Amino acid sequence: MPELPEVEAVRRQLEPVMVGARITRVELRRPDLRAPFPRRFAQRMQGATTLALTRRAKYLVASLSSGDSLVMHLGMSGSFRVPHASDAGDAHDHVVFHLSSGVEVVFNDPRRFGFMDLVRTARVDRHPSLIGLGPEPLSAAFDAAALARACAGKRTSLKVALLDQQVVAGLGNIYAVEALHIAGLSPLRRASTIATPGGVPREAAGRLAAAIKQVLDEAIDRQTSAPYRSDRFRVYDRAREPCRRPRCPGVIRRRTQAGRSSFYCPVCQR
DNA sequence: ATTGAGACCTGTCGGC
DNA sequence: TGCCGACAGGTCTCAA
Repeated sequence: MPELPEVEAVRRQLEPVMVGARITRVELRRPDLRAPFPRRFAQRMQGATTLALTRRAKYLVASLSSGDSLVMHLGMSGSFRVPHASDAGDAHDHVVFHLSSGVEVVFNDPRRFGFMDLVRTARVDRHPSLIGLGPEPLSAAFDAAALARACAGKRTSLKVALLDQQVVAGLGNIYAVEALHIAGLSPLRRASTIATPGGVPREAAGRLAAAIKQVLDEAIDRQTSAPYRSDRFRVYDRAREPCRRPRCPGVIRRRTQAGRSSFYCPVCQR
């Protein structure tokens, strides 16, 4: 489920519930997710108040009054919910945060590709999962120049480059493919072609950077207004269907790149 | 240094 | 109905 827009939606949903509330108890239903929980994970959070809930790329970070920060990732199938009294629970509810407000926050993750770690807040920026991340795509730091610099000299495809979290942090398979369609760029094209050999942006870099911002902005907006729409994607999962660009006669193709499915229009994406 | 392939897990869907 | 393979929105590790 989660790329940057979905993680941001989770953050907005949890923020009013968690921030300001004290964690009375943390219940671990199993010893690990993708990795084992750190030593004394639950005990270290007990009694602490959540001061802030922020997002970096696809990671959520809860900073606690104890001086620790909880770093979380949803993997492929992770989700949070605030159960009501009638909630029956689920076999994949792995972590339950009991809050002083009486509310519970439950982390559910069938595939267990998610993870949680607890580190000193002063060192959270140096967390191994966060340290290598590239620019936030919606920040001013991410523009044509930054994208071109990151792609210059790259021999991989544009699509694979966009999935590289060092190039831009937070894009996943769906929005990478969507942004390329908006920009009219083929996912198969060599990443280095959007920059000069010196790393100066060509025109395509500007289009792509703008398309990335657009597709993420739209998706974040949609999370709050109309999360479920059958036509929410331009190309993703639309193989053999007509291209949605006005007057484009193309038909969407599917191809595997680096083990992930790409979808693109061979007519209007070059 | 980059890059691709495989691994990690469970669930769902389409075809037979 | 059941079984089987293919696939799923992510990231890490390992070997070329």
